[in-house]
Amino acid sequence: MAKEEIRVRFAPSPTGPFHIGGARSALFNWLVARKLGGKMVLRIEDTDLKRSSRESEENIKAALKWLGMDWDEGVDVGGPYGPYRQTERLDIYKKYTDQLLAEGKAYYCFCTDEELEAERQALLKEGKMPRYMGKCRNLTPEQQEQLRAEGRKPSIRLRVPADETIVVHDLVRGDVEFDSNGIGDFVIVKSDGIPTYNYAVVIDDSLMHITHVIRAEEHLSNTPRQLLVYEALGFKQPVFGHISLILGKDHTKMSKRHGATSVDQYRQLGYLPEGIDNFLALLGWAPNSEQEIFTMQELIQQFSMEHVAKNPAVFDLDKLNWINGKHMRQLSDEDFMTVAVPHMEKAGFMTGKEDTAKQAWLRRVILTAKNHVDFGAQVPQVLSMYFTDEFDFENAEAAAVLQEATVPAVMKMLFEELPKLSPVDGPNVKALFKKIQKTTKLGGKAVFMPIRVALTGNQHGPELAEMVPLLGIERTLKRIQDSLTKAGIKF
RNA sequence: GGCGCUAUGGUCAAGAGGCUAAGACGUCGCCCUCUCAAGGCGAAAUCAUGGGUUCGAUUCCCAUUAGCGCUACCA
Repeated sequence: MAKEEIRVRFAPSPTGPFHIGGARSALFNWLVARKLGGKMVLRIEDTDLKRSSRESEENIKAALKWLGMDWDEGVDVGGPYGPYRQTERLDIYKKYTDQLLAEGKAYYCFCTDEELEAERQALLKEGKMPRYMGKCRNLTPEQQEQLRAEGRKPSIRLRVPADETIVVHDLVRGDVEFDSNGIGDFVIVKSDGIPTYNYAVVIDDSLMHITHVIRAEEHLSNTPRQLLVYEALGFKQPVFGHISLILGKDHTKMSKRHGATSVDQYRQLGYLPEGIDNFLALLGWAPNSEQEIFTMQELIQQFSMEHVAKNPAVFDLDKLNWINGKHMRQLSDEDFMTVAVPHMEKAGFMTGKEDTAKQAWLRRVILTAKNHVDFGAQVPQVLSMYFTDEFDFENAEAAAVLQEATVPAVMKMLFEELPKLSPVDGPNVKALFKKIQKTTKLGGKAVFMPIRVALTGNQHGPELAEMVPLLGIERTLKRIQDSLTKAGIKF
């Protein structure tokens, strides 16, 4: 056989909105698969019956696709090692469980929650590590019968050997050692017959021939447990790679308190999938070059697990915005429109049912936002002045601009000359302003600023030579006149 | 509490015994400019602490501290 095919997997639990951290795990796996010509498997770990939902699974798949990731095997697409949803693999797990039971490597445990909790508290009180002490380890068949007769539903625990050093060979952390004495006999099948994560994950990864398990660091401490299962079942271990966690600004785990944490929230805010991918890739990985902005293709070419950092990374929204803004500016006009329009509609600035002339005008307006936004939801914000003819001065400073003694002369000339302009385009408007400067012998600021404030109520905004043609002479003059009246300026 | 992981500017990070310790975001300044952006240029800012090892430690080892994770019939 030729060299072993690389097989990676992403195995999310469908228990809520798809988290940005999960997206990064998926991305790292996907990049490895695509770079090395391997296979990507998508498996759904839905053994938590209470919290799992089909809706959440759909959400995850939609988010992955939106981010530009696909999978070669898994839910929806199938594959030779399916099914790919854990709750549909129960008979498979049962086979191995029976085997472990028969071999005495696992045993039934009849302890109740209360008993377990009491044991935990007692150990804690003694200052010892709370773990299962093996009460049901050596129950006789008769005792088991009796317990069953009492109506107790047993769980199944793995017999964990004492005094063993378990070594996890990790791609990013090297060898990590654990003492088996720190691990109690843990539950592999819950009393309802559903396997636990640490058990099912081993059987699935093994049966699906996963060669590289790349996942978040929170699973590192669970890996020795899983290794014990590999050993008990006689399965070959995959290569592990535990990537660090993404933290919030206050260095605690990302949560709602840190703002948007789900992929979907970023999608709704109008972030670009390539922006998110780019940002996520740079969280914990650094290229050989000094390149910061990447397309997905470039990420595939340059990505390598060898350059994955060990330390946790803080999610920096400023940097995400910068990266996303870079990608926004690289968009074609067409693509920029596609991103912007939904946000314009949401803001009520357009309906999508405008006539052709209005559509053309909207397009011109929207495209001016390109250099001014980092993500879609900002588009209507920076464009709002095109859609509201009624406004107040933003502050006293802005209002004061119109009280300058030079303002009447500027306005007089503007009202005389602007209507004569033809065509009303950027260069002509610019030329007119130059002319006003010359005639009034005023500096640029003394000419532009009063016009800007009168036109928008604001001291900042797009270039006047850009705004005036877009607003048209009539609206421009009307808005200025209204402001001047409000400010009590006559000329 | 036990075990584990981690520790370079505010943030992402390169660096792998000897370097003026890269680069990016952010911040600040300058240029461009009517303003705000975009773009260009520049500046400030980092090796957690204490012990070793070594001629020499940001780099290797140990401890401390801090952060995080695991310690569930969650994943």
